[in-house]
Amino acid sequence: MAETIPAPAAEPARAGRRRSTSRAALERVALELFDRDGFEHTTVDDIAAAAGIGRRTFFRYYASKNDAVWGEFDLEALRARLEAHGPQVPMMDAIRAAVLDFNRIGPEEEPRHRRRMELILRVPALQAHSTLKYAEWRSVVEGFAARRTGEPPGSLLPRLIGSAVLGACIAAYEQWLADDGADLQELLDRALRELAAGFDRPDPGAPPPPAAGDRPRA
Amino acid sequence: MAETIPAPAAEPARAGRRRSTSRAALERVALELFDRDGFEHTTVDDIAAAAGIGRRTFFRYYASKNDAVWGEFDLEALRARLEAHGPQVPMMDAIRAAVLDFNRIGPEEEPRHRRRMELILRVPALQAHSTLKYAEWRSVVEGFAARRTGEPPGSLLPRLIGSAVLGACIAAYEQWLADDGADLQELLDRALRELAAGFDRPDPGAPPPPAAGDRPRA
DNA sequence: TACCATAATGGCACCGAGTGCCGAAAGGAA
DNA sequence: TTCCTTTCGGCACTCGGTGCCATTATGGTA
Repeated sequence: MAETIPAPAAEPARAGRRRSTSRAALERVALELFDRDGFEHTTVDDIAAAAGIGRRTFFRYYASKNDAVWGEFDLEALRARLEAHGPQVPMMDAIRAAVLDFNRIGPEEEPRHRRRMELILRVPALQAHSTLKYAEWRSVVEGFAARRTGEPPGSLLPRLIGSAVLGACIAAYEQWLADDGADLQELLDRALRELAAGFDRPDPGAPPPPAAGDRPRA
Repeated sequence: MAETIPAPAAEPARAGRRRSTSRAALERVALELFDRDGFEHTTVDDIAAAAGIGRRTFFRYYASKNDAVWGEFDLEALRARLEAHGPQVPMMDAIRAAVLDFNRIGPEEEPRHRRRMELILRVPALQAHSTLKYAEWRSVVEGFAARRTGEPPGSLLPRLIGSAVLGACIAAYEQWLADDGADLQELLDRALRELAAGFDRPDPGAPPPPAAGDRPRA
């Protein structure tokens, strides 16, 4: 999740009419309107008008109204971060480090990111759409897990790890949104550690397990 | 997931025009058309026409075209099954048993269930919509986990468990669909056991962990 | 049997997202 | 200028979904 594409990558100067706006600019306009009037009550016409473009043009920048909420993800970066650690680093540690890094956002970006994630996690239409947006994200994690576990990609364990890691991130984000002062990095870290350790822990006030480890506290 | 509502619960005989169809009948008609023509290429008009009702009436039975694919879930049953085991049964064992039980389907139901899940997991619009449909399902698991862990509902760990368990089920279902002969119960069982045990297992060919347990094999 | 309250039906008009088509605008290069 | 390329944006259309309301079917009651 997170990790917006850095730069427009300076174009060399092509022929033809110049683009009259940019995805980033449209996203800003859209988020402002969503914030002010709510996602459902903002029509694509509203956004286009506010951005000074035609409605038809909006759909050349974003495939749907939903998509305008998402920044662009640089999945290559996630993949690179996963592979950054050698095979001596345990799989879940590598995943945790990569995910934390991927979700690191500067303090000045935080308010916008918060609003964006509030929309994504609370507006039903966006909540639903997120499944599609995160499919690739999940498959990156899945691919890494496949390599590390030695299982073929597409088999149960890697898929499970991909799904579960995504679930953990969503749970962490939900917690983050619920508490204004919360630290996203810490929440992600906790969630992913819990996931790595497994949920087979004794209930409060139950007999101790056969092998005592150093499980993180809940 | 799964577990359709059993009976229409014999009505006492009220005044007024009788319903001209039923949710179940509409679902059958819709699934047939989706199967034949594909989900996107089937319009609500098509379904209504095939069912011999007006388009407007269709939306009185299902809130959306998407919803026609889902059977109705009896979440009360899931909740009951979770609580069926006493507190001496470990949390993840109780969850596993309840989920397996909830997803038990008779052999005659299997083909229909398979087609249904194929649609849900493969058609993008339905895949997206599923997030909303399973929100309540997840919150049932989350509530149980909250009680068992002693954490307040809505806090990180129970949420994480809800998300992760759902993720595990989805991974199992995907495997099930990918292989015609696969046994759903066994896949769910494996996925949930892996999840319970955690993913902090040694990579193939790495040094043994400090405490050797009886982790399930991958 | 006539009437009435009730509940479901379905047509109609409308909104908004998304798409195919195509001519017009804008800019670089010959 | 002329030509080529690219983007723009209007128009018309499809489809999902909703509010409104007259119509129809049904059971109960006078």
